[in-house]
Amino acid sequence: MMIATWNVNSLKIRLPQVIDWLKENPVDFLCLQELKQDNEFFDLAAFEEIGYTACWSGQKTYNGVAIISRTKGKDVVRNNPLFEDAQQRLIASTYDSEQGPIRVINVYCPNGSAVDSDKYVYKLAWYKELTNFLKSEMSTYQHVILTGDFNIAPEDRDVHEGYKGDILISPPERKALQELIDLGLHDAFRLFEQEEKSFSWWDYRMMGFRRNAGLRIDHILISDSLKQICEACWIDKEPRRLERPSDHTPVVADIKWDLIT
DNA sequence: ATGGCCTTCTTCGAAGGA
Repeated sequence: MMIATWNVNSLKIRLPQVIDWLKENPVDFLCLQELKQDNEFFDLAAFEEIGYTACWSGQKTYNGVAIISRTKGKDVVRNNPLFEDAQQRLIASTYDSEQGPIRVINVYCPNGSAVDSDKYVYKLAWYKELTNFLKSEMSTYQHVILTGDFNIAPEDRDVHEGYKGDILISPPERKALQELIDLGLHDAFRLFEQEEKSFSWWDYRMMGFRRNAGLRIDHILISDSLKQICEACWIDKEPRRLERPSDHTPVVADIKWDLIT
C-alpha cells in the first residue's frame, strides 16, 4: 500500500499536475491540502477517469482537504468534532483491508503566521484538540495514518540553515507535535536513512528551491501496527521542478499492507 | 537575503501563506 500527501496550493491550478503525478505514481491514497475551492468545484470525474474516487471538504479561497483513493471510504468525518472551526482543515475516512479497517486522517494544520499572533494562538488550540481527537480515533481504530501539512518542522535538521523565522519551529509548536506523536505515532520519514537537508516545502521567493532553502513540514505519521511493516518513505521533488509548481512537494510512504479493492 | 513569489478575491492592491 502506498500513501502520499501533497499540499497543492490550489487544486484548480494544480489539477493537471496531480492527475499526471497519479498516473506516474499510482498510490492507493493521495491526501491533498489547500484545495482553495468550494465543494461544488471539486472535479471528481477527473479522478474517476484514472481509476480513483475521493472524499473532500472544500472551502473558497483558503484551506480545503481531500483524500483521493482507489476505493470508497466510510465513516467520513469533516473537521474535528471537538473543535468548532469554520476553516476546512481535516478529513478522515476508513478503508477496508485484509488486516481490518484502516483510518486515514488528512490535515492541513494552521500556519500560525507569527509567534504570539492571534493565528499562532489558534494554531496551538487547533493542535491541542487535534491531539484529543486522535486520542479518541486511536481508541477506536488500531491502524491509523495521520498525514498532511503540519506546518511544523520537528527538528533542527528539518530546517535550512538560513531560516530566520520562529514560526514553524518554536518550542510550543514542536511540543504540540510531540504530544501528538506521543499518543503512539511514528514519523515514517525518520524510520529510514535519509539525505541530509531533506525538505518538503521551499519558499517561492529568493530562489528557495534552487538554493534548497526549505523546511520539512509535511509528514506521514503511522500507528505502531504500521511501523514495522513500513518499507520506505521518501520525498518526491520532481513536481517542484515543474512549470508553475506548488511550493510543497509530495511525501510518499510504502507500507506492506493489503487493501481490499 | 524575509523586500524580492504565488494564489485568491470584495481584483490592479491587499491578504495569506510559511
